[in-house]
Amino acid sequence: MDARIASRKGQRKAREKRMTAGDAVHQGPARYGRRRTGAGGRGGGGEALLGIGAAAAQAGVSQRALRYYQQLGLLTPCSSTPGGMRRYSEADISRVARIRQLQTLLGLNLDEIAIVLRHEDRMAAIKDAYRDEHATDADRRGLAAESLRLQQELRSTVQAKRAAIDSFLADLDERILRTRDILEGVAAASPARED
Amino acid sequence: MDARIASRKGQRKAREKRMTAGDAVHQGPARYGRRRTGAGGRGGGGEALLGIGAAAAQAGVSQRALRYYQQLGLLTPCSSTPGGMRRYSEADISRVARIRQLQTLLGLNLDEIAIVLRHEDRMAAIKDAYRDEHATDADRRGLAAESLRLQQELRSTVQAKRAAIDSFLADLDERILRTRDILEGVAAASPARED
DNA sequence: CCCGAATCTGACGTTGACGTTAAGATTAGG
DNA sequence: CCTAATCTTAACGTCAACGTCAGATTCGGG
Repeated sequence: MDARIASRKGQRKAREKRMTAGDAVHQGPARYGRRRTGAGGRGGGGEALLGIGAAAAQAGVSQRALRYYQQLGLLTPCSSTPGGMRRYSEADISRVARIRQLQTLLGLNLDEIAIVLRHEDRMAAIKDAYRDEHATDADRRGLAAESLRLQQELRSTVQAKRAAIDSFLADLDERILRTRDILEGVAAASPARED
Repeated sequence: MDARIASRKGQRKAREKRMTAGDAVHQGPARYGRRRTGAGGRGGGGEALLGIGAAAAQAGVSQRALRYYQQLGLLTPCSSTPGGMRRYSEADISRVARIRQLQTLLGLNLDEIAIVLRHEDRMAAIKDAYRDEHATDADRRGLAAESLRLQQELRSTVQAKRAAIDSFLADLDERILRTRDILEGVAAASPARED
């Protein structure tokens, strides 16, 4: 039972029941005034918002993680009840997915992820307020150009990682071939069943 | 000055002078009886061994890290002086490189890396003691087969990661294209210099 | 043989990313 | 309106992977 090299990382302790969505109790969607949907707000149109429990379950993370992301400014729930309870949209959930992606795939820490997300948000804002805003075209050009630069920078680091993984994979394949050779050599010397 | 998204991770605090090899003082190679070179021992033939300072500098990690790796059983220096000071071979240094690779590329933790390295060592031992050892061919076959299985398992996780990175990259490219479109749109509306 | 540089072994400190209570507030269904 | 379920903030705990002393020991050149 050594089949546990990778593909965990999310099961340190975590008692939190972790139900994958709608398991027993209701806790389901609710509707609330998702204020300030204009400009930079995630949260589509009239979709059902989730409480932190359901959102965490959907996203596959803990409630604590969601609150922590909020503390660091990575993810502000698109709305909240008058009493101060967080309400997450589907867009919020996918944002969590992106955070996890940047974490596990690229190995960025949350501060770095915050930077990346901020720039992505900026681009979205530019796109949204493309003519609404009363900014000059020069402003727009500057912002877009800067975001382009940053995205390309990210792209180059990702590509470097990809190249590294490729060479790693090639190395591994070579090792596997050698192992297979050895195995065949032994098998030839003292043959056993083959499939 | 936002050009710091990735490509650091090794500069938290770290006062340790971090000289890249031969900077001021001597501390260079030394010769000592590298005991037990047979069977599983890294440490080529009559190469010069390094003290922990030089080794750490070469490998680009701290001395503490090297000692820590040893504690966890990831890397035992191929030799040591009668007084108990560690001596590292070039093979040891590349082992450190592999450790870092598994860390940063695949995001494995040191325990998982220990498992991987142990299996790689096992394979090397099998190769070395291919006829020297007085094991039966069945033994050899079993070991090689097991290692093959494990290597293929690792390979599949690596490939999954590669696929994930590829799709990430594709997504990023799409974003970049859209950004470029916006930029061109604005440039058309209010043209500035182009290069 | 001596001395300064390098290294040794503890042992405690740090940092990021949460986990885990605790005690009180909010919500939604009946 | 009541109550169980869900959520809130605040605070402390944890774990990996080292960083950072401190005091003793070892090495190697003169």
